Amino acid sequence: MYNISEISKETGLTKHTLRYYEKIELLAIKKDEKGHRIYKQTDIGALTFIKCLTKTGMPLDQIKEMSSLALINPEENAERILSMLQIHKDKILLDIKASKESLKMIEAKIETALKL
Amino acid sequence: MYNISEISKETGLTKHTLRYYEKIELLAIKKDEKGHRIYKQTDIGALTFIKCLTKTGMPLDQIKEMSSLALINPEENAERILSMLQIHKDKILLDIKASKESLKMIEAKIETALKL
DNA sequence: GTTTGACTTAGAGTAAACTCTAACAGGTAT
DNA sequence: ATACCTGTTAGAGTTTACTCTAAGTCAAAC
Repeated sequence: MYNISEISKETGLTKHTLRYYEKIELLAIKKDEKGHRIYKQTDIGALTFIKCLTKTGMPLDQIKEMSSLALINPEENAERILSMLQIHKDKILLDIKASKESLKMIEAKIETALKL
Repeated sequence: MYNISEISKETGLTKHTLRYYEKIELLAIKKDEKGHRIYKQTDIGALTFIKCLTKTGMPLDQIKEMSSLALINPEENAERILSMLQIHKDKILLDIKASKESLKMIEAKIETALKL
């Protein structure tokens, strides 16, 4: 069990961001009798995965959609979730390809000592 | 010589965006006697390069800084510009690396048939 | 016993990069 | 000549993902 400061350190997300994710219902965190958030080990896993999705350009509302599907009915929605992840995976592959192309262009610019 | 519609089609940037880039002084385009923009072949090159920089996450104000340096005094600023491009290139390489890591994580999630 | 520093909330503000609107002008098509 | 399509402008609005502020609670430290 961890408090918000520990989770912030652990995940690299600010306390503000952690509360914001809850506000937009990306995840739900239990509170203790004082109303303070108590995070579990599994929350760290979820947040780490969320980070990995956002970093690669998945919008928060799509992440939210996926996590809702997983929470409401994992079995029935498994196919849907898998397909969303698959689509995102393909998108990342395309992004990497595009980045490599851009890289080539920039390297060429550097080579020819340039003029923008 | 091209008008804004042709350049929009050519570069994939909307007419709105093309005017916006001029407003923030990212580039300067000549006008004809009616006040309509006339783009040259070199503008296509510049816009293509700008696109490649934005796509890879360089902020517009940094692109603006580079293009100003190149316009004002290419010789004196060549070193500075090259170093900015070099830094950006390294950033892209790191981004690609990070994307590949995220990819692995997502693939692992897909494999284990998941639960977000 | 009060100051310090953790936590809480609702809601306002920010930054980047567009994106759109309204209002107008000039040229071609019917 | 009137509708339509192109272009123009200044400036307002949008989206995403935070980021911050103000006002408050509670417990420990000095």
